[in-house]
Amino acid sequence: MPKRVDHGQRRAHIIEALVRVAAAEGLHAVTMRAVAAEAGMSLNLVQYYFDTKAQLMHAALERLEQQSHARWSARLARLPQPVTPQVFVETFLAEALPTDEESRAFHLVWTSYAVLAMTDPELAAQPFVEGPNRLERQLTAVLQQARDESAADRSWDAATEAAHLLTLAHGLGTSVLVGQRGAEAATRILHAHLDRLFDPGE
Amino acid sequence: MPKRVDHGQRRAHIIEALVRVAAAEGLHAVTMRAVAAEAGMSLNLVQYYFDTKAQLMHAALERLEQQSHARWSARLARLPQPVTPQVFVETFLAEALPTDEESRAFHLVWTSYAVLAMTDPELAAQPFVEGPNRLERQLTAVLQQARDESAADRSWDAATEAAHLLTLAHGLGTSVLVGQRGAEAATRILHAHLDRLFDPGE
DNA sequence: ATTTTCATGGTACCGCTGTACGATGAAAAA
DNA sequence: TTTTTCATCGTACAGCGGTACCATGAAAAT
Repeated sequence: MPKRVDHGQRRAHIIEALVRVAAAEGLHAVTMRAVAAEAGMSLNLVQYYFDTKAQLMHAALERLEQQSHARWSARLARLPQPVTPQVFVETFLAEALPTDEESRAFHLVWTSYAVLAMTDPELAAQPFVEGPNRLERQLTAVLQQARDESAADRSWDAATEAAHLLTLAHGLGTSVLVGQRGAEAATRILHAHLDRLFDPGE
Repeated sequence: MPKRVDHGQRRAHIIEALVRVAAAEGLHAVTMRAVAAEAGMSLNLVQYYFDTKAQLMHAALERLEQQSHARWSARLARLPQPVTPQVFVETFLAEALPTDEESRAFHLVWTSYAVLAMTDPELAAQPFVEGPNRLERQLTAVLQQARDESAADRSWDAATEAAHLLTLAHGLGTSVLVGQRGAEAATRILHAHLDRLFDPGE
């Protein structure tokens, strides 16, 4: 056969190899040859499916974004219905912390890309602005809903609080990745704040 | 003259060049030659003052840490005395945000190093654990003091809150570096939370 | 039965990067 | 005055990384 192969699948395979390499040795260790070796194929094939390294890097970034959406959707679907705003927010933020190994790899590589994007305008700053902004809007909506549904007097602003929570989660995630604290400690800090938000009067 | 030159000064000059390069083009663009060019000297001299690139990188990291301490000390000294805990905390965290250009450069390079340290055990994870931990202890102490001094009933835990504030500041800093929001927006979010901490009953 | 297409393999080239080696002038030490 | 030390220079070498080029078998298409 000219082995009419599924290109999408091949590309996915390669990108997964890239992520493994990046998660284990850092994004700087991502070389065409290293990815090829990790993917168990020849250097040529990587070139064949992604003409240039820049294309590979971009494709990997896009795929990471899609995957994070997929992860979140799946997790949301697994929640017992109906989903209260509080549970929604807690799940939302739990997903933003590197708890299991897969999540750790994702966040590490994502953060590496983010740092790259800080100086490389070529590497679309788009995912790192548009993406978080979308998340922030989603979270704002749910927080607003939680506020309205509750009789309790909540003195916070939904938009400000959404930004606060997301950046807090990201900061905590970084501290976990860098080994400053465990995922459990990060979760505790996050929940201490969430409890304060949702149960104001103690 | 064998121009008995001040080695410390030369090394500082080189490291400053490194930071400029890293801040402008990313840490991956930091090459011996690039640093030499930025420092206005020959490749040989960089090698002369730092035998190996690894040594240069380590030295730069150490210097960044010292500089951040120095910046903080200077800023603290400029504050009108006596310094109330609230002002102390606000200043502390303001310093943790990339407001001016110099601060932006510092935080960008520091974050780049942090990402490196996530996978490179050789690059002491020490500064990224020990350093933040020390800051956390300092902040905890001041928060505790603020709690004790105030008659108001504050329902938060000083240690948890210190970790929360520092990671929040770091997360906000990253969002600024990546262009998601301006330094002013980050400051607003931070202060919204600080006000809530220090003026509980609205 | 040819000819073309497709997936794959091997290898070569060029540029960049870290590092090493030797040279040189000038001043301090002898 | 001779010798050694010090800062500085230029250059070279080996390795690696991205990219390009060519080959090949096997199956479609003609």
